[in-house]
Amino acid sequence: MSETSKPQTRNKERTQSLILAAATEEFAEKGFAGARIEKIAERSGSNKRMLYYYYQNKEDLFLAVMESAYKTIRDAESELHLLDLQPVEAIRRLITFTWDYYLQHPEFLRLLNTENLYHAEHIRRSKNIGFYNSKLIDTLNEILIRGQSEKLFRGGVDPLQLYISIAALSYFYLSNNDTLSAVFGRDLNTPKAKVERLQHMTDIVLGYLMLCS
Amino acid sequence: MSETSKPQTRNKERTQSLILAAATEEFAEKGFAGARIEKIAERSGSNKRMLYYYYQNKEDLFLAVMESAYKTIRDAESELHLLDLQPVEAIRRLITFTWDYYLQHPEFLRLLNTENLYHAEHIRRSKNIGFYNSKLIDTLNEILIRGQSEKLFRGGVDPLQLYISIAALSYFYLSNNDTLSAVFGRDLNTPKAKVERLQHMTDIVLGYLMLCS
Amino acid sequence: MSETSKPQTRNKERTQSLILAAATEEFAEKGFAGARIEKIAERSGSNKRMLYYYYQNKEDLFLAVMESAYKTIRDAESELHLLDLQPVEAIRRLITFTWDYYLQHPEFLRLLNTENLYHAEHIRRSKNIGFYNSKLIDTLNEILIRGQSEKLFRGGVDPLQLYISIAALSYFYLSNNDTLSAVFGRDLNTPKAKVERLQHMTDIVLGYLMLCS
Amino acid sequence: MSETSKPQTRNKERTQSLILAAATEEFAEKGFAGARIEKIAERSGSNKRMLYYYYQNKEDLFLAVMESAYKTIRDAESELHLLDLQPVEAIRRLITFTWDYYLQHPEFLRLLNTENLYHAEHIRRSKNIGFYNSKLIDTLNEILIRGQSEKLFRGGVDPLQLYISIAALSYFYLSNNDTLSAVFGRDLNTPKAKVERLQHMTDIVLGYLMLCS
DNA sequence: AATGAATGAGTTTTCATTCAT
DNA sequence: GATGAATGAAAACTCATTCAT
Repeated sequence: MSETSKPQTRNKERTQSLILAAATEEFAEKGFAGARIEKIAERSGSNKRMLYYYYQNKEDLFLAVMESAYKTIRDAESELHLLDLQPVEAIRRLITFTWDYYLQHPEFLRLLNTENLYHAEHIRRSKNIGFYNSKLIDTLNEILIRGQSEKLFRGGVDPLQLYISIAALSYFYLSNNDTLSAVFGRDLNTPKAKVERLQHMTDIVLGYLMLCS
Repeated sequence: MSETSKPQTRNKERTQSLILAAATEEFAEKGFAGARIEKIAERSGSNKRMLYYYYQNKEDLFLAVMESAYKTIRDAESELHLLDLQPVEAIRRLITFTWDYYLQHPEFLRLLNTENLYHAEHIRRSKNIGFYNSKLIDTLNEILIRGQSEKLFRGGVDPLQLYISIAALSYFYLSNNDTLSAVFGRDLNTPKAKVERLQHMTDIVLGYLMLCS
Repeated sequence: MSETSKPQTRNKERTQSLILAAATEEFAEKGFAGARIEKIAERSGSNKRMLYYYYQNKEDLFLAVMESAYKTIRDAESELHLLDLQPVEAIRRLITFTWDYYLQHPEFLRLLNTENLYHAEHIRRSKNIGFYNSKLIDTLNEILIRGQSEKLFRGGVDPLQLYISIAALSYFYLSNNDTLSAVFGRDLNTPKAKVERLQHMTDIVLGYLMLCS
Repeated sequence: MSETSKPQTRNKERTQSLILAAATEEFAEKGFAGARIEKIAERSGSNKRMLYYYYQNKEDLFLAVMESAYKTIRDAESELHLLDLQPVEAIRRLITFTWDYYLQHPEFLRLLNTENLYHAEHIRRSKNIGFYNSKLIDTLNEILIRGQSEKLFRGGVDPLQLYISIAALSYFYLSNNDTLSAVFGRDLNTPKAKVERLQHMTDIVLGYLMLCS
């Protein structure tokens, strides 16, 4: 009887992760309100009932997506080993990483965008996100101190402000790329444009941080 | 019953602008997909039928909202008279204006956010938005040239990249404020935090632009 | 003040007949339920309020359209002078007239079609339509009697049945033309096809009526 | 509560066919534009949502109704076995069948009427309707040839024209029955009137086809 | 007589969620 | 664990008709 039907592998983890991946795509593409449960079920190769089986409702599913997205970038960041680098190199590395990560994970930007529309209400409910980020700020602080003691960097820099600025410079350019391109009548999505952007961002941050010799 | 309540008075322009104002609020609060036509009608003091009478459908209404939002910031920017200021002051003024405008017009940020989710598909259809922005870039270019010829600014700065960066530094901080506050466990919405942010942004931009003396 | 506005000729009869003509087109194209008051107003060059001024509502307007359509064909039929012709010629003339009229007045067929969907509820309310048609049947009866007394036609033919058959042969072909063409995969709307149809219909009716010599 | 009432029983085919039957009734009664999705849902014992689950929208549902209606008459026609009869009897049988079928399936006439108003746009999209009909024309052609070779029928008769005429004679009388009765002031819907009509139609067709002996 | 803005009631369509198997 | 049919509530959108000018 079941020969013609789908594998139906009864594999809990696999089904769950397929749903999560499908939900990530759908929410990233359409936003929270625009995403369709039906579409997520289709994309996952599973069915609607399973979404509700593993995640209770649309909101919880979105939260799971956000947590997963944060976990992914967190894991990537933890591979940076910034403290093994010279201060200037560490900053360059952080900028480049941020830029590349956003570039390769447009869904992350779009999910954040969506979450912002909802005043971070989902993220706020999460226990997993959060605290770890202080580690990144601590690391950045250490880099700033080292740079300052080596007479390379200016003093009085708030590492959180700096981190936000570094993120901002990449995020805004990429997240608003379509809008900016339309409004300014210049394609900001070409390879050349992107190379220039990375250079510009590095110039800005280091131009600000580094003392005149 | 009073003059200020229901339109009813057969005033085309008034009805239209009440609807547009209501739509701006609703779309900014809920995003495109999350916004409700019914709610917009209520907020406007008019009724659903009128929305469709003046704007053909939800998409066109959203486009009208975007165009209106752009027109508003455009009008404000045109009052800046940046070229009447010294280069350094002009940059400060631009940063401050951008920051203040975004601060006072959170709906603008949210509308842009929404439009980004839709790959700028509405803005793209607009003939009104667009071209004027080049004027701002021209102005910024002129400021950079002046600053450079006065030996104040570094050379080789792309005015569009700079403008995007200035916008980015304010936009990201404000647009992602809730998310950032949640993730980093620090309230970035206090008056003090905002003063610090404006200072930081000015430091970054001028630190980058200005030559060491 | 009024220089820019439309003629606004304040011509009762003209406005009324423009509305009627517009309504005829719209009802014929879309049927009763599918017709749009708004569209009729546009087509008429007048405005919605006028429709309700001259005709009380959609139903009454449709009735007026039907009556007008019947009056038009009635006027045309009264020009036939069938009794001036030989019996055989009279029949030929009636067939040809019916065919040509339907061909040149597709809106008449479509209006009848629509009315049939509504079980003739509008026509039934009309006092104008109706009685005159007996005159046509009387005429046809006279033709049949003459033909019979001249040993040309068979006897015992009900003139109403015959009239219905003559109308049917044209009506069905033209009214269902699109459907028949689609279903039988043969374009029944070409000039050649139409010529053949007229010949066939004449053959059928006269083949039936005329006695073998 | 009883087995015959609400579907609910998760029976795909049953639900689908109940919806189709309900839609057939509603569309036949009210035409396409006049039909109400809500009413169809009620008549079907199901709910609006299911209509959209199985048929995507009103147009597709109507197409399904048309295809089903054609399939029904097609199935009936295929039971006629006209080629087993003598030519004259075969023609009589076809006329009688057509008449009886239209008489017993007024919804078929009304659906066709409606489709004609829409210029066959739904039928045109169908792949199922169509080709089979040529079979009927082929059969009719064979009958005509036989009749001719037996010196019973005249030659040069186009089977498609003849079929259209046979259909026309029944269709117009029944489809326009209300209108004709109103216009001519004679009830054409009585049993007696119907018997006379069938006789008249048979007389016409055979009077045309048959050679004088 | 003429105009077009305003409206309530309805109509199609969509959606997250639940239920029977 | 898995499936997809079933559903109520709500959403976008439409329409004939009326009202103020």
